[in-house]
Amino acid sequence: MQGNQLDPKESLGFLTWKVSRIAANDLAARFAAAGIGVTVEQWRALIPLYKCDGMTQGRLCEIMTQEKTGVSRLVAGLEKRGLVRRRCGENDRRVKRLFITEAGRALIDSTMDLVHAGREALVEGVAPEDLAVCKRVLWQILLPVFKKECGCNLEE
Amino acid sequence: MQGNQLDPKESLGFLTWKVSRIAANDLAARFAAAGIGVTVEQWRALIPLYKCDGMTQGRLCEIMTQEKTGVSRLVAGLEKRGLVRRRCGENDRRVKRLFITEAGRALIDSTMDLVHAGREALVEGVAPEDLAVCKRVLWQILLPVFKKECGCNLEE
DNA sequence: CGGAGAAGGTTGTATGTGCAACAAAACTCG
DNA sequence: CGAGTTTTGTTGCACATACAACCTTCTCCG
Repeated sequence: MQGNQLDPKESLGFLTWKVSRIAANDLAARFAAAGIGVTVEQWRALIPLYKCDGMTQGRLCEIMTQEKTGVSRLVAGLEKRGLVRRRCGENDRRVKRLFITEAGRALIDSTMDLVHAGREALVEGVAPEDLAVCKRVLWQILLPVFKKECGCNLEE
Repeated sequence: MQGNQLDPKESLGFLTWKVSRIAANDLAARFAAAGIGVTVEQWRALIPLYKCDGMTQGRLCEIMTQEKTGVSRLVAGLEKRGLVRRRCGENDRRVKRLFITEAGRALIDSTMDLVHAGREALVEGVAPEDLAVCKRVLWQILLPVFKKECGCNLEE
C-alpha cells in the first residue's frame, strides 16, 4: 500500500494544484479573449473590495489569507490600472484604505458572465452531488485558516 | 441566486487555489524544518523521474501538464542541486534525457514520511468517504488534460 | 540533396508568492 | 514625555509559471 504514496491521484495537494492551474489558465484565456486587461489574481483581489469598500490592505490580506507582500503588489497593479484607489487612514496613518473605483465595479460586473461560463466548463460532466461534496471538503479544509478572518461580507 | 456568484465557497477555482497554497506552504515548511534543500515544485518534478528514469524533458512536461519553460527551469534547479543529470539524446540530439541521481533517489526516499505526515495533517477531520469523493471529482476534472499523456508509470 | 517547416529547449519579460529586512507610524509603560 | 516595542505596509531577493522569441536539430518533400 505504501507504493501508491507517489500516486498523484492520492495527493490532495497535487490534485488541487493542477485543478487550480487549469481554472486560472482557462479564466486568463477568457479574459484575454474578451480584452479584459487584468490578471486573474488581480481580479480575485478586486472581489472583496467590490463586496466591501474601504477596507484596509491588512484586512484584504486576512480575507485573501495571503502574505502582505503579494497583496501589496496586487493592489499596486489594480491601482495602476485605475480599478482601485489607495488612501491613507485618517486616524491611523499607517494603514492604507482601499476603495474600488467605478471602473473597478464595472469590470467585475462585466466579467460575471465570463467567470460563470468558465466555472460551468470546468465542472462539466461532474455529478452535482459529488461536486457539492468536493466543495464542502475543500471549504472544510480552508475553514481553520479563515476562522476569525471572515467578517465584512466575505460570507454572503 | 446570482448574488452568490461571488461566494468563494462556490468557486472550485478559488477553493483549489487556496487549498493548494496551504498544502504547498505546509510542505515547504516541513522541508525547511528538516533541512531539505529543495522546493516543493522541484520535489514534485522529481517524482516522475524517480518512477521512470531517462525520460525526455518534453515527456516530463506532458506528465506535469506544464509549459516547457517552467519545466526547463525546474530541471535546471534540480541539476544544480545534483539531484538530476541531463544528457542529450543519442538518436535525436535535440532532446534532453533526464536521469535521477542517487542523491535524487535518496531525497525522495527520505521525504516520504514527511510528505505523508503533511497529507494526513491537511485532511485531518475530513470524513474518509467525503475525501474520496473529493479526490475522485478533482481527478475527473484533470483526466481530459492527462489523457494520452499518462504513460510510463504515472498511473503506477 | 537542400531548403522549408516542425520539434525540443532555453532565454527574455511579466506577473505571482513567500521570507527577510526595512521604514514609518502608533502604542506602551516607566 | 520618550525610548522600546508593535503594527502596517513596502522593497529586495529567490523561485514559479506563462507567453513570445529565439536557437539548434530533425523531418519532409520537391
